[in-house]
Amino acid sequence: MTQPTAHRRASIADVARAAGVSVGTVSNVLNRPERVLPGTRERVEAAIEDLSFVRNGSARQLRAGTITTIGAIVLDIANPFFTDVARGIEERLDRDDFTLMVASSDDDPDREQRYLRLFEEHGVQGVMVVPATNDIEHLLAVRRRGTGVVLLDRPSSDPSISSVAVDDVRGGELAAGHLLDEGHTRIVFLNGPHTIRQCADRHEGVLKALVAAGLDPASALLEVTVTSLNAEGGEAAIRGLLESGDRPTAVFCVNDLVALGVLRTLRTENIAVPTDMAVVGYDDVSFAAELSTPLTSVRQPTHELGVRAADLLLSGTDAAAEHVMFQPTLVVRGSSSSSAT
Amino acid sequence: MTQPTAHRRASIADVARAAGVSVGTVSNVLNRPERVLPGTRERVEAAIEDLSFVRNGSARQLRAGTITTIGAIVLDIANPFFTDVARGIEERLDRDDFTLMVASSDDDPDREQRYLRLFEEHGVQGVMVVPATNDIEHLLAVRRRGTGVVLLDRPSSDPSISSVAVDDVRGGELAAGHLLDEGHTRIVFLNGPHTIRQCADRHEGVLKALVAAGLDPASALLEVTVTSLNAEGGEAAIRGLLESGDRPTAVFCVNDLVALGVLRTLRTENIAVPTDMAVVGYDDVSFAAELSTPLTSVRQPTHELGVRAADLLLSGTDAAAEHVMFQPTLVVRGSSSSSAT
DNA sequence: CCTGTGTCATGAAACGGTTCATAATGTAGC
DNA sequence: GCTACATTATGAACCGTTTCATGACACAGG
Repeated sequence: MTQPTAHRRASIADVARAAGVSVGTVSNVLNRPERVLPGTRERVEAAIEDLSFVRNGSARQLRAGTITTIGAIVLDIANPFFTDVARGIEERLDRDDFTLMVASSDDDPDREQRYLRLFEEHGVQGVMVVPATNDIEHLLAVRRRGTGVVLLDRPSSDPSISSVAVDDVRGGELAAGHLLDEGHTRIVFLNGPHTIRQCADRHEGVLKALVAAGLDPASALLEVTVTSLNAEGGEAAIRGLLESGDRPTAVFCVNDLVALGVLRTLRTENIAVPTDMAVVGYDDVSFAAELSTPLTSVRQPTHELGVRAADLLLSGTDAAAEHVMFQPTLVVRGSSSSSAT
Repeated sequence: MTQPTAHRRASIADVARAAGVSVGTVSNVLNRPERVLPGTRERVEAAIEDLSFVRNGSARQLRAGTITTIGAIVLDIANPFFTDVARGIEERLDRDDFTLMVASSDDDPDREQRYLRLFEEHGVQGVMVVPATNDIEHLLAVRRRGTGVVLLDRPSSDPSISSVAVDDVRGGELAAGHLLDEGHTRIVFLNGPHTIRQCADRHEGVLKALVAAGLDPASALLEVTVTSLNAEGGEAAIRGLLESGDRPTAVFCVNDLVALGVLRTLRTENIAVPTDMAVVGYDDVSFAAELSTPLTSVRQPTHELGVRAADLLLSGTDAAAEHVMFQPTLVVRGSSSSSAT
């Protein structure tokens, strides 16, 4: 039976000793069993079982160099948008027997750095990052050192780094354009910090739509920065707005979680949607259509986004980087238009 | 400036050579800078910068042994329940400067094994697992070999493994009891496979409620196994049911995503909720209250669950394992009771 | 009998860090 | 001037694998 040594994990040398063979042979059993005589192999396997030996991944990797893992760093692991993307990544990686580790930066550049370093130090084949800041110098450095990097949900400004993104300027334009079409002349945009590129881009799209409609952004747009990009953030922001007495007729939210917080608040405050206030979200998460007031939202091809990103990382030789840009679409529902389904 | 060697990553020896010091000194700069004379330190730091040196985590770990990372394996990374738990874990780990890596087993025991092994081989301090099967022998083995293990969302049957769970029997009982109270005499339970402990437990709870009400489970309960525990699974299951002509008056879904799929389908099929069919979910995810028919659901303290799990893992010396069991609560909303808010 | 060939097993080098006993140097006290 | 002691730097040993040149052995062919 197993004797729980409890002290030091069994090493390959222990196994070799127990089986009466050399370490090289044990290694061969582990990695190229066909090169070992069945009898010997069985003896070694018995010893492995007996000592409940587990390979030391660090040593293995130190010597062998490579590893079939890739890391992903997203802004918020609790946001369905990112987890849907992650599922796409997983699906693609599975085909090549790669494994995925996900970490969440929580919009914090320091945390992003920490995880990035962790992944790099542990020699992952590549990382996919949704950068928390506009500055991607640190990612370029990682790339230069030989680790694959793909920017997720964010166009790359650098030719050496691949990216898979959705046109956020267009997305912002679609959302704002729709609200303007619905007759609104002033829009409140609950946005995240512009250090997050997606936020900056969507803002730019909103401006474009306003200008196209002949409106002056200075008066027709109020951008409010939410503290955190989730339902709580949305709730806090809209509450602040209502308390200030500035009740807009149209609110565009940087994502559906924020929109969820807004809808929740408006309901408790008895403000009718869309008649008193129109709401548009972003991401078209799975539940958007099923909300009490079905949420108009900008849809992004999440799954496809993940698949393509993984594609780029896996096939990504040292060839030129690729930049994939998907187009978002607007899904109009009851939260912004009384004539919608 | 940096010269992109592009070939081999710089090692500590390269840095030492460039700075004209020994490898030991470089290591000291990295780990105990206060022991190095400022002048020397600066020289080394310059060399590090210049060669864009990154520590080799494998080598470091091989020698130093320990690492401040813990791994989590959940059933489905796209399920808000698990990501909310993950956030709780992260929050707690952050306090001790630990990092979290998340992987998703997708209910597949093989994938669970693969990730478990990966984590163990790389020497994480501990793993938190939501097991995909009833058999936790492999987890016991991991524990025996010295890696911390905490069962997530699942009571432990073994004294050597800590667990943090919510009483799923009670949860099932609450849900079914409520439907019976509402006057239903037959319940359809869209459940996952019983190999997942939570599913088996919730089923047991449903049985308990039926028996307590003096009903015969054989006729009063129809358990349908959904193919996947998400909205698509729920949609497929309820569609199958409707097509078979067996239209129940009450449906209990094993989680809110499944319930979302059910609600979505019922809406397109013009079946009124709760009058024609009552629906109860599980998890009380963030959007449950905001659905077109607000979803009655069994609430679990997700965040707290994660925090406690991380607590156990971090404080978890070799002392006896702890078993934390939270109690779920039922949140009644419009999807199951016309008198609800 | 000798050579050639093929199959298995061996053992030491190498991977890139950390650690620790030791050396080198400087400073203080007497 | 000598000892005692603190401060810094050194370099070799070590962590647990993989890899590869080498050896041992068996067998076939001439």
